[in-house]
Amino acid sequence: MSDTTLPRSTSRVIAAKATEPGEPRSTSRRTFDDARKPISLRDVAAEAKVSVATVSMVLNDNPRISRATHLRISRIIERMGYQPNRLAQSLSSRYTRVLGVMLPALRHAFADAYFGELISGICDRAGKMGFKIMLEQAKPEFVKERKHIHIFERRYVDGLLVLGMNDRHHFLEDFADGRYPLCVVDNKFNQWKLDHAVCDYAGGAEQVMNYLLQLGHRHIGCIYAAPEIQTAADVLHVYRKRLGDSGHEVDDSWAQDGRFTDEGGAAAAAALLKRHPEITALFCGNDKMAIGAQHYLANAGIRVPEEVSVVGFDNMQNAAFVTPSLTTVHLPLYQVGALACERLIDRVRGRAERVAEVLPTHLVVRNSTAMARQS
Amino acid sequence: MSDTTLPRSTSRVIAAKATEPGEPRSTSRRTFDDARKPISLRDVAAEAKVSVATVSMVLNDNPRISRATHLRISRIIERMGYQPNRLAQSLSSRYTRVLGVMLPALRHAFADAYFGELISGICDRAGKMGFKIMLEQAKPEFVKERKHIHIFERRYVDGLLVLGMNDRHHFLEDFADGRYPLCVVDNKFNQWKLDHAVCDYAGGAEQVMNYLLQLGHRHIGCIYAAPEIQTAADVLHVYRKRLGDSGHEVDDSWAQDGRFTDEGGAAAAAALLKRHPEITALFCGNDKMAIGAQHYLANAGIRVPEEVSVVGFDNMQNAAFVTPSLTTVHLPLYQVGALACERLIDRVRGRAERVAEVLPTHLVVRNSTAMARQS
DNA sequence: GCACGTTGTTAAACTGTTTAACTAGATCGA
DNA sequence: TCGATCTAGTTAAACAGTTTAACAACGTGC
Repeated sequence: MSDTTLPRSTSRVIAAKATEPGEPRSTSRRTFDDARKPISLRDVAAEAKVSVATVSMVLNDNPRISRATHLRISRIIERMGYQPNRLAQSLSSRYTRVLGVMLPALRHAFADAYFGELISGICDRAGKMGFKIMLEQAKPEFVKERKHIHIFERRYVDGLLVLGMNDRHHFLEDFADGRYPLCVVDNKFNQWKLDHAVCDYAGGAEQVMNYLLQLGHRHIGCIYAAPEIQTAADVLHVYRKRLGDSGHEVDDSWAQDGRFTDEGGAAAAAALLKRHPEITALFCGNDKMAIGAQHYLANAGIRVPEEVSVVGFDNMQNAAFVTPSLTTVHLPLYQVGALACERLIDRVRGRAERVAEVLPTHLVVRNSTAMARQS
Repeated sequence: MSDTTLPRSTSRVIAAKATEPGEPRSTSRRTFDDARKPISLRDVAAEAKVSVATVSMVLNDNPRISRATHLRISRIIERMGYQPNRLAQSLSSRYTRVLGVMLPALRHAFADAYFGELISGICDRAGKMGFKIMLEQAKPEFVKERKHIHIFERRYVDGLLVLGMNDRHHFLEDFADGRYPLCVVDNKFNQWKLDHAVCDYAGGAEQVMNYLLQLGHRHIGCIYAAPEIQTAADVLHVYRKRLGDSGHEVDDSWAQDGRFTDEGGAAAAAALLKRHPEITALFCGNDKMAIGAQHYLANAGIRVPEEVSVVGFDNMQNAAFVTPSLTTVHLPLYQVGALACERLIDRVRGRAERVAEVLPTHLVVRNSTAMARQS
């Protein structure tokens, strides 16, 4: 056309070429040979001979569009196999429909059945609600560079789920103002106002202590770990309280740190039994430590459960398969992950009130526990 | 300059108002009270009194910008705490800098140490190379609705890593044309041309068979699983071949499916020993099945390794901690994950050649193996 | 016959960045 | 001194959608 002769000026005219019937942008872009690049809204609009706004409104079920048009355009969208570009969608709308999942910076954090269960629940629920999951690890430099804020500012995520965090993860404080949606998964923090969904660790510990006391145990050792984690502290607290209530002298020498590992559990069991040979039951803060304790007892020739009962906490897959199979507390980790995810999405969508969900736990009695020995 | 006299057809002029010194868009947006919304490139440009293009070029280290300007603008960016919006970046550029990780649709797939190790390697390497990880599960409906293509078309990801896939995952065929970058992690497919990074399963199996034959074992049972997975088939094939080479009659009754589980391993061990009481060694396709077999043997009163040697495959964390500790093949899963990730990123960045990486494995000798008994 | 409301659609502005094309000014060789 | 080449920027057009003010067409009510 005649624009070679234009004396264009131009500071005022930014002027995209208008979409004219003769050579609309879309057709000029979409020639026979470039079947490669994906179809855009414009292509659909051109095909349907309506404006892009109309197609957009059809996609978003805007009531301003008549049923007839909606149906007609929907069919064209279907036929052309159009998929909206979510970068463009997210750029102009307020949502990315992506949630971050932050794990602690432990080497091989993913190779852990505990986190695995939580993530399973999160992923399934997120998928059902139309959200994607992006993984993050809370490495020291990540937090130091304030990347936990950047993932929001840079529009990577709409919300964040944090797993396996403890009181020393001070970056959580940055979320206390509620500016960026966050939900703590299977833990809680009293010092910061944060949403959380958590298993009822204290309730589980109550059940364990009830059960052991009913079986006649009075000399109960505790293998705990990580008391800086609120839920772990809850378990230890219930152990101490119930033991005190039953008339037993509460004394720190009956509890030993097992660092949440097999080896730590074995070492802690060894230390406790050396200190207090009269122990008839060991209450362990997780199944790994319980299995470690069982190994130590087996090696030391102490029979489980005849001489010493062992109770775990977690109900991990292999808890049922060790010998003797482990009495433990079942934690609904999958459900907690799913619920936390759902509550976070509510928050992203605008819920203002803080939530604190607690899911019930229950004791699973297997073969590692019996009546207290009479000696 | 003299543009009022333009003879231009008006239908061509859509004309946004140009950014004039008097009322630039940016200042009109950024008033005193809305300190809330994040700073944009425009705000930085306005502050520095340059065009947005200049700021963009500074961010991308474009050599067209002088050192002086680069420094000056960098400082302003720093001071204002500007973070580029990556939705806009990705929309405009060709990359999202996000990789998808696809897991099989097993319930609780994440709660598996095998996938965990791979994902650890992937995440660490991706993070170092400036990529984020998005999780996907290969559910039947996901594949049926062609979502594996949609995540590319909708610009969720630049590339895809697939874990734990087998020959029945036909959607992989859609990636054989190389249109969308994909890398198979710790597996390989002969029927489709796909990049992969894999542990040397056959090499590991060779080492196991060498070792067992050297110890004098001739009656070796095999607990395998999932022969539809190429790597698992490789192990079984090496077992058969080496046994045949050693003069032993190769016969399917010496191999039994253990479904990759504890229980399956125990059941398979029981079946094999019932069928062939002369067995002196069991070669298991993974550690879980090996540990299951050990449990069966312990319960049946058969001593390990004095009467029967047991070999695993995987070197999972607890392999060292069971009693007796398990002789197994170490798989560099973390490294395979990391390498696959790196090769995928190469591909995203334009590498055209197909790659097939194989990482060496090695035998870890522990206490579950000994000389063949003489009976 | 005209103001008014409803309905359906469109044009234009907007999201925040990258990049190709352009330009003013300095340098330089012929 | 002129034109070519460099340098260091600017401009405007993408990228692919959403949102909203405006508007046309149509049916009512008075």
